[in-house]
Amino acid sequence: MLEINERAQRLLKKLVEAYIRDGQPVGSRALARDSGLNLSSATVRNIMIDLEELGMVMSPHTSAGRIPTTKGYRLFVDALLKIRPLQDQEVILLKNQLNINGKMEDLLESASALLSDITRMAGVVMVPRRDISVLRQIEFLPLSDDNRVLVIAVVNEREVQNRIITTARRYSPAELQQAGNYLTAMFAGKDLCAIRNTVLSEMSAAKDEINSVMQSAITMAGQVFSDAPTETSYVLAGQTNLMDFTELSDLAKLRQLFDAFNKKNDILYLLDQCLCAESAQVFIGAESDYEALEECSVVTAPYMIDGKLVGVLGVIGPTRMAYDRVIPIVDVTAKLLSAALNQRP
Amino acid sequence: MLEINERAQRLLKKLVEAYIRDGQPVGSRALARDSGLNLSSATVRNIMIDLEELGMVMSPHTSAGRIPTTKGYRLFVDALLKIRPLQDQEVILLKNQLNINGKMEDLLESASALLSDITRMAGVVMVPRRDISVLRQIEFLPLSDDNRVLVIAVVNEREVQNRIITTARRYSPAELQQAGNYLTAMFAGKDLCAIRNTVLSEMSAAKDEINSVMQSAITMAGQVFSDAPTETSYVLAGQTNLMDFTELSDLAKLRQLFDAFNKKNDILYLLDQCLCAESAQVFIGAESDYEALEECSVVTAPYMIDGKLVGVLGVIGPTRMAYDRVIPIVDVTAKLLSAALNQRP
DNA sequence: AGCAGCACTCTAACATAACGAGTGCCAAAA
DNA sequence: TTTTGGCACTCGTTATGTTAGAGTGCTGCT
Repeated sequence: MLEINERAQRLLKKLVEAYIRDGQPVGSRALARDSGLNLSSATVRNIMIDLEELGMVMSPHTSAGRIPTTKGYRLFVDALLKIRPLQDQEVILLKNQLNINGKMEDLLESASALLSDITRMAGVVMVPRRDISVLRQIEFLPLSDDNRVLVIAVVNEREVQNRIITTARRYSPAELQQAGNYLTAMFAGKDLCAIRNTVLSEMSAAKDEINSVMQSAITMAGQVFSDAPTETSYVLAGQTNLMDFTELSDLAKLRQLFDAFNKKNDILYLLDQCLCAESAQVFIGAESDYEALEECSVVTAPYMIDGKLVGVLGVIGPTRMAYDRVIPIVDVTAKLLSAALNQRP
Repeated sequence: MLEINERAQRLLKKLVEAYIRDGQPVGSRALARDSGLNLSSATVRNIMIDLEELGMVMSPHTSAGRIPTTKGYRLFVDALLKIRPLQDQEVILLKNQLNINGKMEDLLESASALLSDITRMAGVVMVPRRDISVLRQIEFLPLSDDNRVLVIAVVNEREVQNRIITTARRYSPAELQQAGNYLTAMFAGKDLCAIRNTVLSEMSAAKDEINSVMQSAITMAGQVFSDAPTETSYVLAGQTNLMDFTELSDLAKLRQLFDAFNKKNDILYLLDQCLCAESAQVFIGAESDYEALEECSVVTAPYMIDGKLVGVLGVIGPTRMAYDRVIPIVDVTAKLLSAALNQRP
């Protein structure tokens, strides 16, 4: 008897849809009426008991209707949900709202804002992973005062990273330029992680084989790439949208959630996990194992640069969200962002 | 009769202190007991009526005690409050928590976190005003591909700004270096605002008087400084701390406040106003005329670079805050930040 | 298996009452 | 004139009861 047959699935689907729509426990009568199956409420009740034993639904108290559990949502999303792809028209609308021009950071922010605006939930866009960044060019620039040198690294065509290092002695502009050329020739096209390893081994080995300027160059590169922070982060938008949902109206819960947004590492870890999947993914409620996300679902999709998955974007909202709408939106936004990142200015 | 004599002031002081301590309307009996003046509750009641007519206090409903109004807080802060300066020991504690090393942005974040941690409210640090920034050095760097040039401007010894511009034709590295030297010689030591104006007039006038590279340099500088965003912004920390205060437990109000934090411009405008004052300043409740800040007070103090006021930091919390503690904390933190910013690394 | 019917449970909404803190005001005391 | 004790009154809080309605679980009939 305890199987989820066609009929039970259909009822579960209707139940989840109704709950997502109205936000209130769904009773057997309403369900029987709307199911399309010609069943009486009593029969529906019997099926509900089965579904409850299977852990798909629960009732908040004796004389209330049923609401889906995490497991119920999971089945719904994986098997029952029919996502309707966006209309071309809607895609164009999204496209227009994405700020293509300008720096990468602006682009990410724009994508995040787009997600949050259109879903009325929180949008999140992970900054592309650094260890997949490719060095294009590196330059050393003398600063007017003492032994400080400004190092500029151009990465991925778009990004510029700079930092100031202090050197052992003062270098002439010519020396610095030579060092820059040397390193650029040596490392251009490689990813920063590989460079770091090469530089470190290079430094310990064969100290005296190369001439002094090159040696200095290596040493300086060591300073640049060694403790380089793994600055993976994300851009968040519309977190205040979450304050409008009644299921998050508990201030303590809400604070926990916002603190998680600020601390970043938990959310980041979650996003990082989504980086391997090729398409949209959904985390429902407590599945993510973070207390702060207990009442929330996260819908993510990865985006690409040069054909490689380098980041993830998504939407965070209450478990009770319109998955059929949100999933395609996230999916399309990821594709749009990929397109924007790959087109050279 | 309607004057605020010594005695009335003392009572108001006690009332505000009690309300800040307990967060509940203060009744005449308690006030009479704690005032130190040997008065009956009836007398206190009469005085309260006077204070109410003067707009210093109000009662939330008929049979409740009195709470201070904005005007009452104002008098309290301006005339009645005795701020006790921090102990040397406490100052050292603060100093140790400030992250002196690292980039300026880290320093500002550290100061903001410090403020929010120690006051358990929201800390805010304005990024130094750009128009007071002084150019040290400017360099042009060729990028490997087409006609794009990377411009690096070193500002205020610490900061590095960079942007990529697209040029009309391709320049050789030598040309670019020459252009950089020319502009550095011309503008080093001037503030960015002045530079912008000079460049713009220079561009329109005397197009043909100078040689072509210099002319190009001017044109490029025009690109760099023209639409340069007035990127005044701030670093916020601990906004979730505000969720613990019962007076902000109304979700709609809280959302308004958080939205204001995100939009930034209102808060920024407020902070900007504080830039002229030399020492700590307090905005109480609706004084700032922003609906979102209705229930909040803002305590600010300016900080300096090279003896000039360039930014403001502060604390945002509920109107009912321990001003005697917060004001000196903000004051000292501003001084510590000034010191950290001025000491050359 | 499916269904009607019924007793039961629980919540939400509303009414009612008791309590207590605190006020406003007045007349008496200082 | 100022201060004070006293007293009636107001209002929010809390506890308690009542009712209506929605929904369930179960039983026995088809």
